[in-house]
Amino acid sequence: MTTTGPPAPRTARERFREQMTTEIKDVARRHLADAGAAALSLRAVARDVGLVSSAVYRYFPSRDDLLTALIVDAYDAVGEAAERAEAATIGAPVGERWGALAAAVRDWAIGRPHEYALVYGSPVPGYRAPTETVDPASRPALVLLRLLRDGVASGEIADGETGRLSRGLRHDLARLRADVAPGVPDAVLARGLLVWTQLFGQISFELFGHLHNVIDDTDALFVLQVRATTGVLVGAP
Amino acid sequence: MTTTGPPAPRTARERFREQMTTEIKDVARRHLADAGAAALSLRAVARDVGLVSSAVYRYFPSRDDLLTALIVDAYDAVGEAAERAEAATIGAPVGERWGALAAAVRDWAIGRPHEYALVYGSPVPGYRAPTETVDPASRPALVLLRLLRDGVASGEIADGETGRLSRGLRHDLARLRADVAPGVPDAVLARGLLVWTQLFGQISFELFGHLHNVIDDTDALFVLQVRATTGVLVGAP
DNA sequence: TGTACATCAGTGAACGCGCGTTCACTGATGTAC
DNA sequence: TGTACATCAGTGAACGCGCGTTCACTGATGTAC
Repeated sequence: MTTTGPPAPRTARERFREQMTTEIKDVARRHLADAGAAALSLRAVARDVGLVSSAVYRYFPSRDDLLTALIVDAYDAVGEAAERAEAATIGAPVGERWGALAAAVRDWAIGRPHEYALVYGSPVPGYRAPTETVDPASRPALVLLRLLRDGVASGEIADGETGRLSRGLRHDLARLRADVAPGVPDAVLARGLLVWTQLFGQISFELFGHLHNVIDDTDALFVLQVRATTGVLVGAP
Repeated sequence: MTTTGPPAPRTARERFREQMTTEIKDVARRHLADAGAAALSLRAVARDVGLVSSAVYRYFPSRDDLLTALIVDAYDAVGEAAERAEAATIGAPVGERWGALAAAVRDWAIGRPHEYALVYGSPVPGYRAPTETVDPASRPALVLLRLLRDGVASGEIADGETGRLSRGLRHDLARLRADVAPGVPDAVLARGLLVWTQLFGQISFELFGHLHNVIDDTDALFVLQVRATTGVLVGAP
């Protein structure tokens, strides 16, 4: 897919429009915290921006389009954080790189809990994600897959046993490999999925309150768990 | 805490009231699917039950109380499923018991995805969970902790290294052990938390659409991952 | 550089709708004597 | 067994509110000649 964005805005009108779009999204993001995605209200956003409600329709054709923009932005933000963490650790041992990636995702989630909930929490009822959310949604996982590829290539990540796999799962993993993870064997893909879902499970538990009155020092728990998943990832004996 | 429920209902009125309460909750549960918790509407529920909206207030003093009842029921349902799975595997190897527990949780989640989202997805905005949700919420995890205790006692679950822990985390784990997991060492508690968060991360990814177009045979993936987390849990070398 | 026209952001009123909650009431069921 | 009273489920109207979206409009900005 070759998406060449529009050229840099030139006229005052175009610059103004971009600014206004950003401001509307910023206010809407703030509203996510109080009201949640399901109750995100165009009218309330308009009020806070200082516009009459119908004016927002100059920027977003409907409430769902505004929601889509927020979702795309959220995936792009966590994706960029993940990519930066990966880029910053090029050449480091793969375990360290995984730790940096996991920490980047968690830091983003803690910093923007409502955007995390928007994309990794319960789906917004009545909202059908349009196809334009698909590519941004895959950005963070692509970083993990790149790590797997590098680790396998360098020999830092060991192959392993998977036991007998179903036809369907073998096909799923083969497709994943062909599309985005050339050379990464089934066992490594499976372990990658394991640590990836563990990461998001851990973050969700922390942010959604399931560790309340159980674990107070969630930072320390996270460090401990990343140490463990690093072992799983590289296939430590 | 000794909560002795009311004695079995006797009068026709009492039986009728119980039936009506159940029906309201059942309809509300169905509405979760279409509208989501945030948009759950007392009026809509009343309409579907065949009541005028104000009549619902005879059963639930407010919308949030109805929501609380649904949340408590959901935790109780998944807790009961977990307890049943554990009870059905008494005497079996701890790895098998963990597999049964994990499968019970996932089966419940797949069967009632909207109730899963209600309690394990994004928190309902504007809703403050009252204390009466705390006990039901801990039921499923207590089953896991019982498994850890049994596994440690029987020697099936090996101790392990945690590396240096922070004061805070050591305290958290000690409290957990004192309250609900006597005799379970830090390393085992940590591994328990790891597989537990992995389980919910995996279920959330599956139910919330993050495996769409990636893994079709999610059953097979789940089996594979449970095999892996069993190894983590028992501390297989 | 000046002018005519097109584009566009924003306004304010209106549409039809649904929401949670309160209240005075009616009529049926349960209880005490 | 019969009667007087208390309890309770359900009614229907009303409260004040906010929502998404449409539409004809005004006035400012941009474009073509």
